[in-house]
Amino acid sequence: MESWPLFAVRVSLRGSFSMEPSPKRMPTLDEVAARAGVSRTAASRVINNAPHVSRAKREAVQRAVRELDFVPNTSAQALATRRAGTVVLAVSSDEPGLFADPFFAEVIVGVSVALEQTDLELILLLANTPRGRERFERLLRSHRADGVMLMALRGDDPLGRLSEEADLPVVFGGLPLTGEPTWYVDADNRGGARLAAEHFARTGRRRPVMITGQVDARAAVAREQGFTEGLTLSGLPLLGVEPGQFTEDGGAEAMERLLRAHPGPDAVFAASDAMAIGALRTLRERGLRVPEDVAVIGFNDLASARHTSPPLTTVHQPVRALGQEMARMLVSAIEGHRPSPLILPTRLTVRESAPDLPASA
Amino acid sequence: MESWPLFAVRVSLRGSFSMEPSPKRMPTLDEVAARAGVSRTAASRVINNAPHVSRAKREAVQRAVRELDFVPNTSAQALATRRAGTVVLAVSSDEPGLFADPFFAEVIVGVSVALEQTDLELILLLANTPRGRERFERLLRSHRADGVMLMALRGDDPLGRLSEEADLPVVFGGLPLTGEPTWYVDADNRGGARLAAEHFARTGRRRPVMITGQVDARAAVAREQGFTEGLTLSGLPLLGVEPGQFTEDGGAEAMERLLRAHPGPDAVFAASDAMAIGALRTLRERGLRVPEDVAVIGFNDLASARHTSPPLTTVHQPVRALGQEMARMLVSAIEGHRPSPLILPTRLTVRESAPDLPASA
DNA sequence: CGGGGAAGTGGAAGCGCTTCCAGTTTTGAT
DNA sequence: ATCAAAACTGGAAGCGCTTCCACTTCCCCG
Repeated sequence: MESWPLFAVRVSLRGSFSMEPSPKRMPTLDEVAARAGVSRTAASRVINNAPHVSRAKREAVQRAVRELDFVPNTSAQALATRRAGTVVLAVSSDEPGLFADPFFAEVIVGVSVALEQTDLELILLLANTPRGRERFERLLRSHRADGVMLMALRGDDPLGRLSEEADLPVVFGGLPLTGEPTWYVDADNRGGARLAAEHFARTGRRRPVMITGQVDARAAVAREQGFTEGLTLSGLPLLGVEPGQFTEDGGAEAMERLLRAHPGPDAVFAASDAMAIGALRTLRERGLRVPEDVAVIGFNDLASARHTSPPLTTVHQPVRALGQEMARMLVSAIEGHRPSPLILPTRLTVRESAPDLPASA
Repeated sequence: MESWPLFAVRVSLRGSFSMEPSPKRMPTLDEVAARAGVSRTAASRVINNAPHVSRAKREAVQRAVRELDFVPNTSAQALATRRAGTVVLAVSSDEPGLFADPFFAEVIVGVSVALEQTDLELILLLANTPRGRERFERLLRSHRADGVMLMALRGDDPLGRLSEEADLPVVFGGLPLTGEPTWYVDADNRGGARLAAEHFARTGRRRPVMITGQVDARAAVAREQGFTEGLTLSGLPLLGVEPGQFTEDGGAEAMERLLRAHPGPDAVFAASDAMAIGALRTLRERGLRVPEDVAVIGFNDLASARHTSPPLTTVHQPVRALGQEMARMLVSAIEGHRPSPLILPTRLTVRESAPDLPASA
């Protein structure tokens, strides 16, 4: 540490030195070609598995590649082919802490699984700050990525428009509030919510309420619609609705408001598991028993739903598959195909918070 | 859809056509230079904010850039500068579902926040399959990234060695099991665990047990060491230790084993919040009251710890800061500096699962 | 008013790979 | 044998940007 100042001076004079672009240079395709005794063209063909190379040369090149431990320089390939070899997953959301929802982790896992089959890398961009959006825009226009996946768009998020203007395939994860993009994959939010309503009706609940998400999130709207629809078909009224952030605290607060405004509900449907967990907390604090007094249904069915007390009945959504399909769809679009949008099925996972047969009354 | 087959044929004959590399070509630096009436060299200097350009020319170029809406082609820049403009965050773990731990989400947020100040993009790689590792290795050698962050290495994970062999700066998030890398940032696991032990001692607990992580995870080892150390210093015995997966179920199972093997513990320290939550579940199922019969302390202090019942006392670790510091350290290393490793402080967050004064006895 | 260093300028040589194109060689069927 | 079609080959021209280098011009101070 003694020498640090001196060192710093050296650095500032000459810029970095320890990391001058690349100390240990990697072999180039030319060297591979030379070693194999073929033209660079032939070598290129071999590493790209292209035709028009004799068996002998192909093998010679392969040997050279192995011996030199050659790996093509991605930047050069990108420049020559005009393909970056990457796709970006942009998550846009103002709600702080939203990204912490395991939902995203699961989507990311799905996306990764799908990309693993390709040679595309995943660029992750959290575009929830002005600076982040700016970077996103630049990213789109700089040929750094070959396609875009967009998640959690809310309201009139400009990311949607930006992406469509860019000359890149864009896949939406979940429909945006308005309009219908060319490519998207979504879960059957409406159908799932309807299942929740039907479950309540079937198990004798008569005074249902709902905790919905922000009104500018399409998924929240769809879930509310589906729930209302389901109730109507069953001849039940919707006692009350309260919006909240898609978080535990958001759910807890909405539940409090609901109890205050609409006393005596016997069933609550929350637009996400996190919110349902928040609701459970509030109910417990108010001395209400679940499911005896109030049945609770959530949405998502991630791991945590299994571990609440009581375990949460919830609308299952194939989150990982959502990620996989988004990636697959994007890859397909990048390859020039025209995949069709996809709506993934949802189903009800019944656990104790809203059991199949009414628990007591 | 009628024409699809025909379409498919066309595609297969000529490859894709709708996406031929880039339909709407972006302006190039040459065009900017031409428009501004300067040499390409000058234009390049301007967009890179380099000196040796007169004020007049600089402005002319800036105007041209604006008018043409020019954004430099990253691939070309990368090739010319030998810098990819990206860093990779590789998460390696066999434990399925581990990535769903909000811990990673939080680290990612931290990393993103730090990178937002730079113009580096984040490549996320889940390298938990053989294929994933292969891709990681390739990534390292293909000049696709300028640096690497590694998380959750376990045992003799080859990712560590691979990374060090690569000619790239590598920052470890959490120390690997063996050896001490040049660059890492870790939390003070040992000190934090010690705090937990001291808290138990101070609040009159006499029969503590611990749920540790897999023995090949350095963090788990450090936490066990610290806990044992703290107990010893307080003159307390460690009744029992059981390892488990770093998940809720892992914690629940370990707790069951502990109760079976060492009846009557009055305090349990879990190596992670998820495990602690699992332990709470088991305790509840066994009819044990928390904190009256058994006090529970976890590790991490993520959002969920606030919402358990009872709320979880836990060792707080600045997870987001960990991510930020990893990214900062990596950037610094990429710039040719030699940042020092960092150990971030931990502290105890006291909540009801292990209150400050013994609840009853 | 002269001289030397700083600032400005642009031509040209790459960075490492793909691919078009103009041959050259093989193949396979007469 | 004979010749067109099919399969190979490799030179050369980029992909779009950075940067070295050789000059030219400007500015400041003694």
